[in-house]
This record gives sequence, C-alpha cells and structure tokens, in this order.
Amino acid sequence: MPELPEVETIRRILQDGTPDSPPLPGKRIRRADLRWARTLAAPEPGEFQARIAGQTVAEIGRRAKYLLIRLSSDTLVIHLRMSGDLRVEPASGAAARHDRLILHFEDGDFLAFNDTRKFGRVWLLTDPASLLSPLGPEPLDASLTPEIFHARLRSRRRQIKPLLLDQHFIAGLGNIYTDEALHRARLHPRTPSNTLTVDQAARLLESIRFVLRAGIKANGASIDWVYRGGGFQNQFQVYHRTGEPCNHCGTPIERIRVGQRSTHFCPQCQALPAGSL
DNA sequence: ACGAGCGCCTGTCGGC
DNA sequence: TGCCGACAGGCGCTCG
Repeated sequence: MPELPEVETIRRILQDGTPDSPPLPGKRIRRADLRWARTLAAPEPGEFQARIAGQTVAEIGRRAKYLLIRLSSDTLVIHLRMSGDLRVEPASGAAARHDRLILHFEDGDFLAFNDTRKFGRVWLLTDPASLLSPLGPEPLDASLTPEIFHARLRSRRRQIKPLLLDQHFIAGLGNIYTDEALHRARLHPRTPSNTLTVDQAARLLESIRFVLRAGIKANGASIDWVYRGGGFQNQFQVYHRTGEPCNHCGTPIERIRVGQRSTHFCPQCQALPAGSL
C-alpha cells in the first residue's frame, strides 16, 4: 500500500493525533501481543516482549517508507510493505481481522498493526541506523541537489523507472509516485538513466518533489479496498488511468510492464528518444 | 551492473 | 455459481 506520502500521513496521525485518534507520545507500553510471528523481524519474540514492556513513546519519525516509533530506550521500526496499516484504538475498541501486532498501553488504548498480506515487518532496535544506512537519499531533503541527482543518475545504466524504485538509489518512491513523477517530467519509464541531461535530471527531481508534496497534502492515496481517507487518487495523471485521455495531450494512457511492475504512461508526452534503447 | 524470475501472502476481479 | 488466472501501493534473493 504505502509509499512515502502515505507513511508520512500515518506518522502525523500517530504523532499529533486526530479527533478520533489520540497522539502516541507519552503513552507507556504495558505489553505487546504478537499474533503473527513472522511480522517480527528482530529480536526474537521473548526478548522483544521483555524489552518493549514499560517503555514510553517519545516521538514518531520517518525515514523513507519506514516509521520510527522512538521509545525510552529503543526504536520500534515498522515497514508496512504492501498492505500494512496502523490504527490507534480506545480501551473499548476491538482487535480486527489481520491484526498482526498489538501494543497495549497503560491507559488502555492500543496500537494495532494490521497487515492482510503479512509482508510488513517490525524491528525493535537500539540503533536503527544499522537498518536504515543502506537507504538512498530522502527525496524531499534539500541536501539532494539537482547536480548530485544528475551525477547519481549518470553513474548507473538502468531503466529510469526501476532505478527510481530502488530504495538504495533514492528512498521513498513506489509504483504510484514513480509513474506520476515520470509523467510530469515527460520521461519514458524505460529511458536509460545515464542518458539524462542536467535539465532532465533537474526536471525529474522537481517532479518527484511535486508529486510527493501533493500526495502528503492530500493525506496520501486510497485505492481499491485499501482505503484510509487520503485523496491523492483524485489527482492521478497516469496511474490506474489506462485507456483514459492524457490530461495534457488527450492521447490514451498506456500500461506496460517495466522491471516486473505495472507501468502507466502517456506515449505522446513521454516518448522515448529515437535510438535510446 | 543489470534484468528476469520467484517467493512471501491474502484478497478481488474478470472471463469462461 | 464455481473455478482459475491475473493482478495488487514492496522487497529480498538467486541466477545468468
């Protein structure tokens, strides 16, 4: 499900709360209820239970698609993968189908990690840097300049779309926002990364930031049965719009396979330069 | 270095 | 109606 904007939306809900979801900072964990063992990546269940009990939530952070729940002495790291979601329930609330991990707080409220497809993972780490250091730059971080981005693109020879999905190259993009960014930048998803000019690289970085910020502003995207209130799906230009007219030129949007992933683009606005393949 | 194939899981949808 | 394959917002692994 979630890419950077969806994870950021959840981070803000957990950190600041909403009218029907209390903020987590300050809550003390009474116990953890692990309902699907493989959800826990580390440490072993026994150590996890013993260490997490009694810790207090300090703040909720994010790195790329990872949520970082900073506790008194450890960080609970959560990756939602395809179908993960988090919700805070009052003491009167009930566990739901597909809840894989539940953290019960001293005040009775609880945090549920719901994950239909069981791809999501949770780590309790003293130092999350060990897990996060292989990640590429954060796309909204100003330290990633167009010049650096261009140099990174030129240093590889890969199709641009799979490269943008590679979390070691740049961290936080998924299938939706990659397709949307490439359309805005007017780049064909199979464009070889080493052929991009400085101007194209700058335009691509601007496009990535534009669609991510629009996604965050809309509280993320909600599609199919995975609905959590976001509205970015109403701003899609290409994703899930196969056959519909491009909002820029009217040409029907096409869907192809690139790097094993379903890919949506406008064949007119995002034409491959002749001979670039 | 790169791309393809596959595994991990459950659920929905369209075609026959 | 039932069955069956395709597909789904992710990512790690192996193999050429």
